[in-house]
Amino acid sequence: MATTLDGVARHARVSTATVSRVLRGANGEIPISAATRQRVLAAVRELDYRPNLTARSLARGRTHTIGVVLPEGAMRLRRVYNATILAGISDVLTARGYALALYFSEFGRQPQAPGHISLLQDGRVDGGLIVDSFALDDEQIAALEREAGRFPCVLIGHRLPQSRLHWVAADDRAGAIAAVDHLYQLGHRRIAHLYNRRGRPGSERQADYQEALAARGLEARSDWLVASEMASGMAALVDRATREMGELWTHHEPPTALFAWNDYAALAAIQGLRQTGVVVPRDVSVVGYSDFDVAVLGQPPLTTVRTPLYEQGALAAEVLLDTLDSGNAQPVQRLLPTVLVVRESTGSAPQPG
Amino acid sequence: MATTLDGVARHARVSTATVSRVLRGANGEIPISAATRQRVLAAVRELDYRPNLTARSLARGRTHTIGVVLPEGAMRLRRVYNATILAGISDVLTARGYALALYFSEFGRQPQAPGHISLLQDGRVDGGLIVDSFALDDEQIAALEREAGRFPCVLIGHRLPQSRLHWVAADDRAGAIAAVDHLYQLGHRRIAHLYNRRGRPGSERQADYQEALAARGLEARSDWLVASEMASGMAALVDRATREMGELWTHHEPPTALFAWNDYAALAAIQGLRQTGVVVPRDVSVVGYSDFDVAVLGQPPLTTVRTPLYEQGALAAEVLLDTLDSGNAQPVQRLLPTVLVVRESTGSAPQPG
DNA sequence: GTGAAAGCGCTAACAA
DNA sequence: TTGTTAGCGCTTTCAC
Repeated sequence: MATTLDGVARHARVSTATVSRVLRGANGEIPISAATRQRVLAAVRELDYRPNLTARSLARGRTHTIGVVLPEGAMRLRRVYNATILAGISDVLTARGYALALYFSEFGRQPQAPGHISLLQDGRVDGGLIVDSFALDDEQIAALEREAGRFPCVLIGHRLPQSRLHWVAADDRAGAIAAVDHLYQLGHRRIAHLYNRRGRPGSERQADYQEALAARGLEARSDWLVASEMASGMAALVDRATREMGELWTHHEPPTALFAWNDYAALAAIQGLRQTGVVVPRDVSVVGYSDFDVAVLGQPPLTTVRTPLYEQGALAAEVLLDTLDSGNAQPVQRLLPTVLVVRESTGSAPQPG
Repeated sequence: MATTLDGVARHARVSTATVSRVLRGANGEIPISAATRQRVLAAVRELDYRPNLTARSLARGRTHTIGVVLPEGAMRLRRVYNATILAGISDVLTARGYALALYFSEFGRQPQAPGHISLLQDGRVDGGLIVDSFALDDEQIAALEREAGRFPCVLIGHRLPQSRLHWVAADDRAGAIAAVDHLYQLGHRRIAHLYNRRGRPGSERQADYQEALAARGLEARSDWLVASEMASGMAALVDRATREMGELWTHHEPPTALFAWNDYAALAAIQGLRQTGVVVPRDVSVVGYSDFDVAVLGQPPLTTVRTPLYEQGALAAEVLLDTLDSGNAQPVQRLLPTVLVVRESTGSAPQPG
């Protein structure tokens, strides 16, 4: 149907090999006579020839395509978190001439197929970028390490220092410390935490929060630990927050500050607090996490910790492509800095009494 | 390196053809003796064989991959609009066993390559889903129509009744009418509009707004038409809205209601109005568009028009795969219903005087 | 039921 | 500088 190499060769009265050479050596690398080149190029134009990339991939043994594994369930794409990482990835891939194939971790759920890995080993991609690295179990990690030479991949957002795999992540520990310190300096000593019930990112954040409290010698009371999740939608998040905040603040010794695992949770909490009659930041300070677009839309605009999501995606892609180009197997493991963004949802701790 | 069909064949002492048959006819379609099947399956398991999908694509002439074209610039992925459509697409593709390749409209910007089309004609995908159909010029549309038999694609979000291409879109005209009617019934007669300066979706919405006003016999004053765009980020959006709203409401004859082209613009406007001392919905009612997650986080929660974004993506994917399976070329053009969601940002028009 | 062989469209030695 | 020839790994007639 479509024009093939052979068609062009025939038309230009040369061999397919020559056409192939002309097409590759646009930069004068390969020795081709000017006349032939003209003839071939003319044929290409006339026939509107486009190389079949599938065939090329097979012949070259390189697909020039990168597989990106996102968390189970496509709706997760709606989370700014994933979308922003993906944006970083795709900008780099595009700039370096790679195509992007999207996978979801549930995809390969056949009995014998260990999820992520089978996805990435169907010969359709040269390497993998795993945004959903929290979902990897030990066996899968081991498999990825084993295959690292043949099939490089980079984990995103998940600190895995004990592994030999590439990974890039945000320095969330520093982020949590910055948030807690900020509150501390405003005089807050009783700091509650909204954690993500689902998914390890939330619980890692929780560990970071506890470490940050400990660093300041503050108490981490379990009744100041409140579950929160976005899985059932924003309206549910707000409802739940309203209930939780009501409970927390009728508690005999309520906190004076709240550190949330992400901006949405923080904004929902603020909605909830308002219902309870608590005013932010007069009565309680709230710090979010991520500095999503919505932070600035909050009432009041949200103090939060900006995390390098786009940058994580971009760097991971760079690392992967570099590995692919150089064959270098030295694991690259990078922690990217976070930054505290102070807006209006935090203020001095209310005087006790 | 990796096990190939040949390896399995050798191991099972059969021909590659037989292995191929066993692998395809899992459902007992193809006549294979039970013994052979067992032997082959065992070999597959032992060698941990995974078919090379690139080779399969080449041999079969079908890649089982769909290309999705998103608006130029990967950061657009962060817009819930695009992400939600993409979620709908990928759920369907996944469910039906198709892979997804992501393209951005800027990708193929070589001199001779007409953007969208060349992207989709590199033999790597079986069909195209074009989210960024507004970017298509007439020539590209003509080309897509010409190729429709060989290379089917579906446009998303863009009404194109005069074309023979498949498309699915939201019934935004009805949405605009619903929004305006809602305001009208609350007594509003002076309704301003925040439109998207960039991109045709915004200007289509603007046309819809004007039609909706006309349907009610209301005046569409040009000084009630305010530009707004998200391109430069949320903070800029809010700043700009603050300025614009200030101006609009010191105007000698300010509107009593505002219909925004999307929820973010609406929320930013509410922020701006607050700065100006205007209270929503007491002094002015605001209607957003899309019913994004943030709508419910607004202060007050936003009245808005819910649009079927996920559904558009899902339906477009269904239509495409059906076309691919059936070879049917009847153009499918579907308008999906929108629904008004009344929350707390709208109320009765203030008494004049 | 099963195998031999041609071929999908392109690339890359190796010759010439 | 160019052509010939073998593949890349899988599928699919066509014989047996």
